[in-house]
Amino acid sequence: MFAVFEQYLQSKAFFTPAEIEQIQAVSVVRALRKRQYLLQAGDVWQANAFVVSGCLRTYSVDAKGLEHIIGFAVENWWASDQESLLSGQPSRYNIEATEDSTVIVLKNDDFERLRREVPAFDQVVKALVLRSFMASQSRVHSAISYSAEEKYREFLQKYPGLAQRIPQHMVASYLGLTAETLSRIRRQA
Amino acid sequence: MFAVFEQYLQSKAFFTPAEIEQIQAVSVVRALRKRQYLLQAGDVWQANAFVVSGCLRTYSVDAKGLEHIIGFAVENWWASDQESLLSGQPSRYNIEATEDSTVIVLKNDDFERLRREVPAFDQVVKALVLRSFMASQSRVHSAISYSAEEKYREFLQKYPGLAQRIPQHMVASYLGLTAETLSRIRRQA
DNA sequence: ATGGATTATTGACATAAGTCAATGCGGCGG
DNA sequence: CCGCCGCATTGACTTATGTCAATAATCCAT
Repeated sequence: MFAVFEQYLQSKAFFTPAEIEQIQAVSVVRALRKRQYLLQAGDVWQANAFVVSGCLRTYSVDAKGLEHIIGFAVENWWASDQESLLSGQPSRYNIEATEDSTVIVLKNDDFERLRREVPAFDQVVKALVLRSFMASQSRVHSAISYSAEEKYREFLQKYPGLAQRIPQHMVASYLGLTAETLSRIRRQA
Repeated sequence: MFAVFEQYLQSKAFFTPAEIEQIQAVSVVRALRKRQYLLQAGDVWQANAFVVSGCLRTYSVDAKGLEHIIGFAVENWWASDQESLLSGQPSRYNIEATEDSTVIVLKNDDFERLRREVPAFDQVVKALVLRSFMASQSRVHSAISYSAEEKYREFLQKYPGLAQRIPQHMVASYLGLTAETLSRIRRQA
């Protein structure tokens, strides 16, 4: 399990065996069954999770009980709630496995220490955060500029294969649509 | 002009006089008149801009000629296009002053060197990027979860005063609405 | 001051997307 | 193996938002 994480890290920067060991020492491998929570709204989140296998979704539930998915994380992605992490406030999001998954959890204290003590780790995280920000901005752009159909097309193109392993209604929720609307879009397209 | 930037930096981390000098050495102060571009779509963007005074907007123009504002930047904010910066591709966005403004431009080469050589600078940027990412995620959440009216209310609350110094139709564009819709929302609310 | 641009508002109408309800399919768990 | 639950689809209808066009109000710049 950890080997996958190590390989991910080595593909991004050079780590010495000692550094890898230091990272492994604070890595907690966790198995999640489909529908199991990694984080529940209301809890304070103080960690970062690397997805070894499977898929997670991060979503909120609004006053009407509707779910809104703000992100998916498949193999080699990260899942986290920066909002709760930075603010120390209880999270408004849930993070849940959409299929049986394995993640590596790094508590924030350990994570920050690694950033300080392992330059290559800091470098990887720096790049990660920047790319995440860029991706998020791009999603804002789509959300405010595109029609439902355009958003769906972009999703398919941007995350090939993801639509195949996730229920349609979750894709709809990710795009800010209802399941019915997405179904109708797919019919004609 | 630079003093504002220095004050911003000092408020975020401790900088020695020598470090400040090093930063100042690569800082280019630039005045922008209302409607003047800092970046035009099609150009490659290789810098980061700190807003000393005034206000900038970053927006795209779609096939129908409609503008979509992905961000504003007022005093003590940053304006940039990470997408173009990271990819090296021509930008799809314009960055334009909405009022007479003064910015400090740091070319990306210099910016990255500062991150490497001035730890406090790196620290400030790290925090900035993380907060920007968080803010962007939060905006995604609003965009896919809220009604037009809820988005507008949140905007007013999140950026008090901003709606007063920017034309309504730009607020609408930022929220992904038409000017008419926003006007009608304001009437009843 | 005057005149053109920019901005905001309003009305009538069009359209995209949501809501509600029903149906059917298919897989998972007892 | 059966039954239920989750998932997708469809239809009829509602609602939110967009579109187009006209009118003011305001702001600059000549």
